[in-house]
Amino acid sequence: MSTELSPKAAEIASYAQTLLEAGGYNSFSYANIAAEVNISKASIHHHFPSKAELVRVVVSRYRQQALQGLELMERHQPDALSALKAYADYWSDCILGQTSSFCICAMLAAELPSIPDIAAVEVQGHFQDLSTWLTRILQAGQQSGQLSLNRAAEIEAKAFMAEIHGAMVAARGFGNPQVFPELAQLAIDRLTSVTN
Amino acid sequence: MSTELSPKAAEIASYAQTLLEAGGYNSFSYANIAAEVNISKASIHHHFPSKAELVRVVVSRYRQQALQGLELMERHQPDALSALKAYADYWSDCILGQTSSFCICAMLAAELPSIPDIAAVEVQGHFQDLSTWLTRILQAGQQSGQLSLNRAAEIEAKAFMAEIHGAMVAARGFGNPQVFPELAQLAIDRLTSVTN
DNA sequence: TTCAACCTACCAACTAGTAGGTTTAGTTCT
DNA sequence: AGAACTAAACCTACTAGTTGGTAGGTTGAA
Repeated sequence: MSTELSPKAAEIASYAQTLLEAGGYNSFSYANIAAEVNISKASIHHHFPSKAELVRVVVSRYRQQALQGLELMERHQPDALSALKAYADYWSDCILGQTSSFCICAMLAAELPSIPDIAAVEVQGHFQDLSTWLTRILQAGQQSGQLSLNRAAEIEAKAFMAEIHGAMVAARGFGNPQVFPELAQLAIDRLTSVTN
Repeated sequence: MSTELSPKAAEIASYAQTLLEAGGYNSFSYANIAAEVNISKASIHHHFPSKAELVRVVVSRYRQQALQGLELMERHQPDALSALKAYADYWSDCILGQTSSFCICAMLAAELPSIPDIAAVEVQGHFQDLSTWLTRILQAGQQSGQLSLNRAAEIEAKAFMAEIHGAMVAARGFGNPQVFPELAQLAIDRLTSVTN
């Protein structure tokens, strides 16, 4: 989908992602990027013809990396519960370690009605990717008896995703990063405890 | 906290809220409001000295209305579970009926690092308000035996709130408003089913 | 006469984006 | 090897339009 980027283009995309994490599509400008990346504002257009396209590429790479990361987790974790925990821990580490503090697709999904279509399509693609992966993991966990679902795996997957995204919002809204791992843990517990 | 607004000021605040719902703090300008509300761009400054203050007032009024609505639910519903359902149904109706499709505080919380402090403080205040109310409801439901909590009511309250906000994000990310009531229902079910 | 509500006409700063030229590095031709 | 060509990467300088905000005046009702 997206071709290899030159080192400078990658640097631009990477910083754009950082800015997206902080405040979404309309919170940053080419000037912000130019200042950080040591390139002229105009030269950004050499790498990315428009802001919409820049964000599209950022999200497209984000999707690729996410898919790779998820596949790796699935392969390296012994079972469904471990994979789910690995996913939650990944974000806990990001948020507590200040590597990054928000999923750019959750951010852009919130802003969806006001962002360019080409970017919106990519964002919705990530929602499909992630919910598909989660559905597969939950189904595996259900078959092995490790997880107990109240509803169809597809719906439980969406709910788990929503809890993770909601937990990111909560960490900011409560002004406390520690809230994220607390809520993420609860989301996992709910899939493991036996209900009647 | 916030004084009564003149009819025109209320109209401005109301439309600003609509725009905030769609795309957050940086997605709209005074020009957008001026066009809709039939007032000159400059005259908006007569009612609100700055954009930050306008948004602060919008969120402040939102908090007041929310608190009133929550109090009303608590008073008119026979029990904790009904109150919780009433809260979830309120948002389902908003989202399915296109009255509004997002909580502006969830939106602004996501964007928190990039919005003016005076607005951010108000947003975080709403998180306190709502989690306090939910905690009280959950405690009542627990004492009556109607709800069963796995964790402290404070944490379960934050988790429920996160599930609602996450469900709003999901409705947009999956491009399907119907996703919201599905996930909201699941959030409620989790508090009612007996676990071990 | 006072004052809130509103206006037009501005402003400087910033927005994404363009035009057109320069540098740099690699490739090809002799 | 050295000259010539190519093309990506980058620049300065600019544009038209928008941003939030100000100055100063008009209207109309109490």
